[in-house]
Amino acid sequence: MNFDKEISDHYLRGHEKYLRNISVDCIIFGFHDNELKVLLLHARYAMLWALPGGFINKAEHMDEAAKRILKERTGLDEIYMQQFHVFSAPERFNKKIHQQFLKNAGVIISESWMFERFITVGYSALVDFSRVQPVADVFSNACQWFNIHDIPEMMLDHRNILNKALENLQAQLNYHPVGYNLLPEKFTMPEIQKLYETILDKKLDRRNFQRKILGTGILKRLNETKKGVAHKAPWYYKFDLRKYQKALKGGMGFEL
Amino acid sequence: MNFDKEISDHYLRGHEKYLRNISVDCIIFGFHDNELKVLLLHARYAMLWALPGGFINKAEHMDEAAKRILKERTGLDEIYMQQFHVFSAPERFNKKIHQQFLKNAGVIISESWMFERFITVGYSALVDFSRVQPVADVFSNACQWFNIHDIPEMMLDHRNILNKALENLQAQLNYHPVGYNLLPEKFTMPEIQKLYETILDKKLDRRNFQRKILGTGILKRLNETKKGVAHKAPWYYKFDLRKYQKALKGGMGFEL
DNA sequence: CCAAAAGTGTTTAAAATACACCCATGC
DNA sequence: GCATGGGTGTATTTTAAACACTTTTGG
Repeated sequence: MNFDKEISDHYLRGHEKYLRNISVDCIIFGFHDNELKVLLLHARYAMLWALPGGFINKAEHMDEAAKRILKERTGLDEIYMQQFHVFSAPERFNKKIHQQFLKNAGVIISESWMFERFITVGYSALVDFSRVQPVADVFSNACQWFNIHDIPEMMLDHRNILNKALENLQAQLNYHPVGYNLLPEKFTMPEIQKLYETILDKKLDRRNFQRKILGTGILKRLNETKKGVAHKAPWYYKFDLRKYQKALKGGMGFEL
Repeated sequence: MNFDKEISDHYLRGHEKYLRNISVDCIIFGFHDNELKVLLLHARYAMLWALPGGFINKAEHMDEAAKRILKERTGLDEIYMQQFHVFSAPERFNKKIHQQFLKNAGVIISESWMFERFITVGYSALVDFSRVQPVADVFSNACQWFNIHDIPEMMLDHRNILNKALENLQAQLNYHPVGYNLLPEKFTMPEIQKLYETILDKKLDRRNFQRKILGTGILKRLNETKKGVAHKAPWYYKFDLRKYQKALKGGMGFEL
């Protein structure tokens, strides 16, 4: 299907495929070089950045829609995602941007389900930066990572959604395990600590952190240390997947 | 507007007024006789109980829709409500029930936005049982309170939504103040403790509870004690509205 | 004056925090 | 051999939980 056809099809017949007035936006966090990053799309012509989002197929669970969107933008599968809030301000739509977009795409459409207001459900995910191949969608001309401290101007209320996702991530750090999919298969204690420090944006005590994270039981120490470091070699750890999954559902309760 | 007209109008033209594929369901908790109650509607003909729900006007914030629904069922205004989860299973609709309902109402409709699947956002509220005048909606023939431990069979996934609301309420008890709108203007320490015990469904130590609840600063002691009790008279307290509202937003963090 | 229930502590246990010392490695 | 950063253990503070004694009131 060529570009124009795909666009006009989406605007004219998307409502036959998707639920109306409701969308999903994903806040995809990544971790790299000890920095927390977010994956954003650059909306064509609008000249603004946007969260990767999409719509819900008529016979699809919303959680599946979020995972599908994640997969489309990153190629990643089997990632834990979580809805964190619904955004429903009546002014959260912008017909002008759509018309500008269509005009530039050379498509003339006067009526569309896409011009209506959308309520959006925010989903957040934590992924392994290095395994991601960012892919833009048809509405975008770029898809790239941004440092959490250096976010560009964003569409509509997307900045607000992002802030809420970050707050939510920080708050949940005490109750949900974090790191699987985000750290390499085997990692050292300082590495996982850096991850926590980056998300929380504060320093943690090395010794107390180790005691607590080991206390949750989600880590298994390997019989192997890191090589080639100019100091005492740290142990490698990996996640105990059984306990990790269990903690994801039931929570684990510790304070940092 | 007569009954038939109202029904057929809703089924045939509701989509001109409301957003499609999305609804709001309210879990309205009340407190009475030291029991936690929930307000339910009895769906005509379906012979099942349902959560009070509704739809979102095209130009209305979803939070406003939830408050409007609460007001319609209870007459109450100015109640703190909170979204807690979105329910989006593709099978959460039941065309047959609608057709049964319409048949019994003597209305013939073959196509309607109401026959489609709905994603619903759960909102919870805590209200003063004694100030509520339960009012059924056009789809229901009863509206009444049920003890949380004695819930009847419910439509679709409504029981699941209710359970999630209760879990959420219990979990939030440590971070959000509870009681305004729920207790009389002035109340005693044992009364507010009973409220917490009822929601959490467990006994709390009288002395530790008092220390913690006073520690949050949301209560002000009045210069007045309860009269006519055959033992030492407890003080009356009331909420410090300024601090209460502040704690609603920012959380307060104490453990019970 | 006694039972019932509230007010006001204190004692004890647990958990979070801060901190100190030793160990291994590369330069 | 020393600077760097990791491993382990302990003292201190803070917070939560358990518990005891006194006070007030109606009958």
